[in-house]
Amino acid sequence: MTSSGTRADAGLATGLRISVSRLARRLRVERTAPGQAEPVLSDTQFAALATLEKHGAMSPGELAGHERVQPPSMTRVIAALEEWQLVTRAAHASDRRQVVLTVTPAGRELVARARRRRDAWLARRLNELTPQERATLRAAAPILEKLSQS
Amino acid sequence: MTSSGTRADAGLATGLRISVSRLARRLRVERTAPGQAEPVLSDTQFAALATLEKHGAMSPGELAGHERVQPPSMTRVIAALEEWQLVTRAAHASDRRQVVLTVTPAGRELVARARRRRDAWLARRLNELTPQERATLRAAAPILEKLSQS
DNA sequence: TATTGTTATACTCTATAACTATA
DNA sequence: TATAGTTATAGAGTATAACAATA
Repeated sequence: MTSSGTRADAGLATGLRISVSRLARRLRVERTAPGQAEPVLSDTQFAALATLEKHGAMSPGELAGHERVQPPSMTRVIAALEEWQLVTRAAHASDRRQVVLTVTPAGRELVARARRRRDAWLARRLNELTPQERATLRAAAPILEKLSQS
Repeated sequence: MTSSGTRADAGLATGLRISVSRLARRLRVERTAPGQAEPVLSDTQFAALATLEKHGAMSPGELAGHERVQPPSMTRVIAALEEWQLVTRAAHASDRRQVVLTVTPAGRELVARARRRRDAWLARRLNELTPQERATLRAAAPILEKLSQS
C-alpha cells in the first residue's frame, strides 16, 4: 500500500528529525573545552577558521560567501582571528584591492584540537554500543550525508 | 585487533559528526516558511514555545531552566510570545510570586505547522532513497537518540 | 531571609548604509 | 563606473546586577 509506505516515512521523518537535531546540539556543546587555555571562538569564528583550514587561502569576500554572512560581519570575524594569530592577512599578487587570508599553524592546530575533542566524545559514546549498532550507524552516516545535500 | 576497532570507530565518529551536524543545520532552515503570514520566531522563542507545548503549563523559571537561558532572557522571550498571543500568563493558584504560562491554540498550531513543514521536507528526501536505505535509517534513529542522551 | 520574576544596563553578533582604495 | 574591503551605526539576543513582591 502506498499510503502505508507514506505514513511509515512520516513517522521516520519525525523520529529522525528529533534524534538528529538532539545529537547535533549535544555535539555543538563539545566544541569548546571547559577551562582551556585557548581562545573561546564563537560559532561563526570557528566555522570561518575551519573553512579556511579546509579550503585553503581565500579572500574575505569569498569566505563571507562560504559562511553566508555579509562582508562587514566577516571583517570583524577576521579581525578577531587575526588578533589571536590564527590567520594572517597578505596582499593579493596582482589585485591590490584584495586581501588573502591564510591559516597559521596555531589556527590549524586549534581546529584539529576541537575536532579531536568532539570526535573523542562521540567515539566514547560509540564504544558503549553493540557492534551491530555501530554497524548500523556506519551504514547510516553516508545516507544522512546524502540527505543534507539534496 | 583492538586498535583496528578503535580506529574504525574514530573514523565513524568523524563521519557521523559531520553528517549529523550538516543535516541538523539543513533542517533548522526549514523551521520558517518563506513569505508566510505568521510571526517569524527566533530559535529560542520557537524552542520555548515547543517545550511549553510538549510539557504543558509551567513557570518562567522552569522554562528558562529547560531552555538553558537565564530568567531575564526568558522574560523577554515570553513577552514576545505573549504579544503574538501564542502563550498566556496566569497567576499561580497558591504562590502569588509565580506565573503560569500556557500555550494558546494559536501557539499549538504554529508549533504543529512548523513540525509538519520540517517533517514534510525530510519525508520528501526520504522518498528519494531506496527501501533499504530507509530501513537503515529506521534502525539508526533510536541509536542516535540514545547517543544524545548519554 | 529566601525565592520568583522583572527592570536596568552592557556586551556580542550581525545587518545595512556610507566611505576609501583600486580596477 | 564597478568591485573589494572597511568603518559607522543600529537592531537583535543574551548576560549580570539590582530591585520589587511574596513566601
